[in-house]
Amino acid sequence: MKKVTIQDIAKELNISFSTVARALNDHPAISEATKKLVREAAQKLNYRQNKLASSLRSGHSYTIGIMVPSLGVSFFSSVVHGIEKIMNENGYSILLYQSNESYESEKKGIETFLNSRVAGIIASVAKETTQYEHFFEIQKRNIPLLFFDRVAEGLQVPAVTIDDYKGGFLATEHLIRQGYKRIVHITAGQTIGIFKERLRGYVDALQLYGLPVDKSLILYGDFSLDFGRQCVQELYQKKVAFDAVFALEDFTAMGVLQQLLDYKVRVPEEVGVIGFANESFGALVTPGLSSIDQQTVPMGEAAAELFLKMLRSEDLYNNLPKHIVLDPHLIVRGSTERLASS
Amino acid sequence: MKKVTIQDIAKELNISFSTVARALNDHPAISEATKKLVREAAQKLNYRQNKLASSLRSGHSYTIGIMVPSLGVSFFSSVVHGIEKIMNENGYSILLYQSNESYESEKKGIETFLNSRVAGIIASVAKETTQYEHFFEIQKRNIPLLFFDRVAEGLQVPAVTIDDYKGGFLATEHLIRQGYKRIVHITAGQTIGIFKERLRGYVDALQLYGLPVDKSLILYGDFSLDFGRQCVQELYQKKVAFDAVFALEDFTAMGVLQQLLDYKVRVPEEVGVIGFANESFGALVTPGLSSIDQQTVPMGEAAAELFLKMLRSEDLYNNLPKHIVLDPHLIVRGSTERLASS
DNA sequence: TTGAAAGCGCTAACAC
DNA sequence: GTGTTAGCGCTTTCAA
Repeated sequence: MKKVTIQDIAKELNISFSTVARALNDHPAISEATKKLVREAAQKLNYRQNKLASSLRSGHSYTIGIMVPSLGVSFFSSVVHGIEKIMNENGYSILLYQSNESYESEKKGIETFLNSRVAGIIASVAKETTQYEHFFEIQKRNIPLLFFDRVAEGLQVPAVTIDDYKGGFLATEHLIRQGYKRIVHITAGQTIGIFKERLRGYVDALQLYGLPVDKSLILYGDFSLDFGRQCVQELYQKKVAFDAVFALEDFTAMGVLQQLLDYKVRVPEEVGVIGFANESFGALVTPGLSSIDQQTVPMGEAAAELFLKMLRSEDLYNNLPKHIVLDPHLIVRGSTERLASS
Repeated sequence: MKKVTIQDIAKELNISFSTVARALNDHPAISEATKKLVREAAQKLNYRQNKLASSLRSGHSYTIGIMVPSLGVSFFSSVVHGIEKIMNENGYSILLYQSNESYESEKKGIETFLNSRVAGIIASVAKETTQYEHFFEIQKRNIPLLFFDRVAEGLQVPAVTIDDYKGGFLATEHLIRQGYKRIVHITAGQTIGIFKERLRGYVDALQLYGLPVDKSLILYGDFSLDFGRQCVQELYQKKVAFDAVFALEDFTAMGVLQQLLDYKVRVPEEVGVIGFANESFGALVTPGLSSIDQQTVPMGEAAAELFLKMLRSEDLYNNLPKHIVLDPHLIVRGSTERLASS
């Protein structure tokens, strides 16, 4: 199939190709008659506009880059699902890139976005990333940049997150109200801001309720099912007394839960367990895993809406970056429910 | 920040811009000395190649379009995860589009892909779609097209799917070998081909092992957790005797499992339950839910690998379309394991 | 080993 | 209303 261009349509109709271009773009100065003719000819010849050419010439690509750690994580695929939907409805295409938590990969992806002349970039930062020049360069080029969930600290960039502090607070408060007193918190290395915030919420809740903050109950490390199991094993080895665990995210919490059950510890009677993220499995396991819901769909929508505003705003620089903070929701299930009401 | 082009680099070094272009593309005819100079100048000026221009000129976009029903479904996001990874490693960018199961939306997305001059398209067809001209047009333009999981019937297009017949057979055979005799199969209305195949596998396994095919044990309807519960309720109401359930997918199986446990039926001792899809929660629930793994990661990888071959092949037309059928894997967990070995 | 020049398909300023 | 013209930033002959 020969490539059809506006020149071919022009030849067909014996008019100039710029008239064709204008007709196809519904330019007001073109008569309805010619527009109709052009559209029919385009249809007949099976013409498709070349976005590469029009973007190159006009400087508008109507494409945005989305960078996430991994689509294999339901939280991210769910947010991308929401973003794609709204951006599409507004005429934008999505270039997708997964960092797989790697800094190098993230850098490469941002570079590809820049080379592709995207109209803007929405990103959630990789676990490994501690330097942010690649994000800074986006700003230098005056390209709209928006973070969701995982934010690069120190950069003045609009973002949509949930209130992780509040989430940490809610989870801990719930455990306290259920009568748990020695509450372990599993958290990751402190490079990722959201985990720091959850920790801060944990500490503040303890203090507000007059419980001591015991450093031996705060476990730093990683997050994964295995790490959760490992933490419980260590606590038992070191004979640390505890009666509840608040894990930074659900898979880790699930590991904790499994290891406790393996040790024949009764959950929630002896030990309570709560996670973070409200992954779908939490409702299906036994006992149900209490968690903090991260509002993935509202987050995707809020991110897309805010981003559209950024794309439309003339002076990105002068508009101070907005930070939308969504409220996390406490989800109580069997793993922490040992009192009739919380 | 002013846009930097190869012209700027050329001016900086007092050489022609075509030499710069060649140097940046590592053209063999350029001396190492100039290459080095050019690369340094590019770095210094913060040059970024304009992919729009190079793609327009060269006719190669190194971008592929991926069309899926929804990233909100873990099966699809998981496959996209795999495809993106491999295509990225091979230097391709991903344009992503969700049909949200709508025919119109799918058509629009394919059009966008065509306008963006993608090098190829990987798609899984929307539930609503029954006409396939938009896919046919991709082929007319000699652009590589590949389906995964959901195939447009009647088109000669390479595809990657799993063997759903075999999956149904494996699940049923496993139950039989575990000594279950009256095996219920829950299936959906027979419009979707994959469910028909699973049913066929179920029937054939029964017959091969000399068990009767009892119509009262085949339940037609829908798929969801609630539907699974409903099925069990009905079976009890109608006093249908059964000792195992093979559900068309995991959420339905989970509903069955929950309802059985609510009825104080012992699983797997009294009744065995197996699902299909191997959703992540299956390993986390108690008892673990046996299932048929759909090989999402291999499917993504196989799709990407086959697609790369298509992209490289000179004569798409003459190479007969391949159909890769992946083997489903039986995953045995607590919900069906009542004998020491299967 | 490098330079000159054409042109990918389109948009948009400037004519008339 | 429509045509003419000049590029957008690159790749790729053809020459030297």
